[in-house]
Amino acid sequence: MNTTKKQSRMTRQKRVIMAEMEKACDHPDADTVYLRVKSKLPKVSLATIYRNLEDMAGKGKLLKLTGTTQKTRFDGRTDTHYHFHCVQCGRVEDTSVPPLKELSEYVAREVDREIWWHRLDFFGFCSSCRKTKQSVQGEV
Amino acid sequence: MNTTKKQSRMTRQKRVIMAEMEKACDHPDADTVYLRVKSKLPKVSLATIYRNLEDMAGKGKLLKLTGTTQKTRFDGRTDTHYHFHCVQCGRVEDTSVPPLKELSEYVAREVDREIWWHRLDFFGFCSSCRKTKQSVQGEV
DNA sequence: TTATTTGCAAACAGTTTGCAAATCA
DNA sequence: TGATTTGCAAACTGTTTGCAAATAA
Repeated sequence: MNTTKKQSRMTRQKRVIMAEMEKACDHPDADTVYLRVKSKLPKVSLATIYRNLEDMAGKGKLLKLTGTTQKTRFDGRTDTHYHFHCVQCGRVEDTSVPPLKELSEYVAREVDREIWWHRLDFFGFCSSCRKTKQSVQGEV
Repeated sequence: MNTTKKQSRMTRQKRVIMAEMEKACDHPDADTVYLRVKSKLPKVSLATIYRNLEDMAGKGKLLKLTGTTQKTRFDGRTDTHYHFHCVQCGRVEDTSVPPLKELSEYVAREVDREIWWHRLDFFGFCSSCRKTKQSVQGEV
């Protein structure tokens, strides 16, 4: 639970990071952002990049394309199916959503790609956790 | 490029790991599998679990629910949209697939969940890499 | 017999954190 | 001035790897 009201102060680093993210169209990772910011502020540190990106994501200013799970999980079922992840208890459940074959074909045709596989993951509260909700940090 | 023809040898460890994965319905992570196998073979090591799960995934005997990207990436665009990941060059592109709102509602109703967000990722060769394909390891 | 697989520990990669110095308001 | 933010280095977590000993075929 985070009830601390922390106010934000504008810094040179923050300004450059925000500017870089606004013009970036390539979904850069933290290290790439670091390199770009470093070219303008040579003394910036990677930790500052991480701290600021995390912060911006928390404020909804950008999306964090994290792995869907912290740790890799393994699934004995190998046919195409999709998962639901409970953000509170961490449970992963199979859904009954049917394979989105046409969608895959559409994305393939879009700009002449070749799609090998796709994945669809839902996040939220499982039916048992709905009753006992706690805090959640906004993340995608 | 992996042209080595490595043959597989059945071991006690492998047998137990396979059995555990067959009966598991909870998408366990490597550490969880380790604990389960360890209860039958106390001397087993985590590295063996990783090696075998990796191997099984490579043979299509199970699905690896990896994060969608190795590193976290950040996206300045915050409206609901989906991504395509090129397995060769690593590029991440936005797709024009419209938001799957109804699908999310369907999954919510399925067993009375509360869906907060979802993500859909496509993997394959981008249009420029189609022409210069190299090897890819099977992974999901 | 001998190539494969294991257990162990050390290496790795990405990310986070503690802390004193710098800096924004 | 005084709280926030930084840079640095060290810590952490999940995963991989090198190597000698164990083992399946």
